[in-house]
Amino acid sequence: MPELAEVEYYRKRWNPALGQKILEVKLHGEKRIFRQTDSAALASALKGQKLSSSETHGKQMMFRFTGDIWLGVHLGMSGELRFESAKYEPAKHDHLAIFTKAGAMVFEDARLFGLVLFAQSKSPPPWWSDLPPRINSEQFTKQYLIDSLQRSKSAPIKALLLDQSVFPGVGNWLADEILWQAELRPDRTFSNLSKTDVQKLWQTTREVCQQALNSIGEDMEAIPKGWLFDARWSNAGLCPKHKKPLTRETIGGRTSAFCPLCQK
DNA sequence: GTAAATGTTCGGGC
DNA sequence: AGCCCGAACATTTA
Repeated sequence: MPELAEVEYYRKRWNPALGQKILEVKLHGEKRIFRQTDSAALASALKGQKLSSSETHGKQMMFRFTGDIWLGVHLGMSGELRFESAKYEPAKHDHLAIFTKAGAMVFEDARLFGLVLFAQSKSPPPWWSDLPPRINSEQFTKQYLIDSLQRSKSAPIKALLLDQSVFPGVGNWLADEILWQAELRPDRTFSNLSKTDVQKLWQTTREVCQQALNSIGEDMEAIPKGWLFDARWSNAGLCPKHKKPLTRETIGGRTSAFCPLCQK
């Protein structure tokens, strides 16, 4: 489900547990989301500790606990976080539930493409420290974008936007939104973009991500007005600008929606 | 019953 | 070497 703004929204759902002591951890340790983690070690290490802070970086979430604990959560395709009552009974797809007096931090993931990461160390683990620059950081300059994409000669820009090592947090709908707002067809290659196109791509990427964080990051329902987003999912697939039908085709391995009239 | 879903990783071809 | 594509992963929903 989630891209950078939704990830930020879900991260905040565990805020009621800030400062709370962990009383119990219930988990489905054999599930795929624990494929890189010793789930039993995680459960025993968490007990008695307190949630101290949390952050997101693209689609990666990181929860800090006392005792030098780093808990990473990636929501994959269908994951979500909830906060439930202290006496909540985890359901079928609630693979991780961390109980405090105030309530339970729950990670639900039906399709199991999500991931739980765990480390106990003074310094940040590689899965948190080795991430590429955030899109809205100062390091994400136009030159950085050019340097990162220059090698790519034949891949469609849609596929490039989905590359998490360059655009952390951009997923299928944000990529379509960026390309629609930048008026660039998803099947263009980076090598044939003009200087103006590159400027537009860079600037629109930053703006769309920032606006998504500002709106959806606070409230999942708050989709900015006039975005492609609504037409992509709910409406009859009409371009919000002139109400003509959008094209849908698989580009970069994913269904892409774009307007053949405004995107060149 | 079939297809598709807001993600990532793997392997093969080039 | 490294780019690019398609398949695989597991489950629900239309």
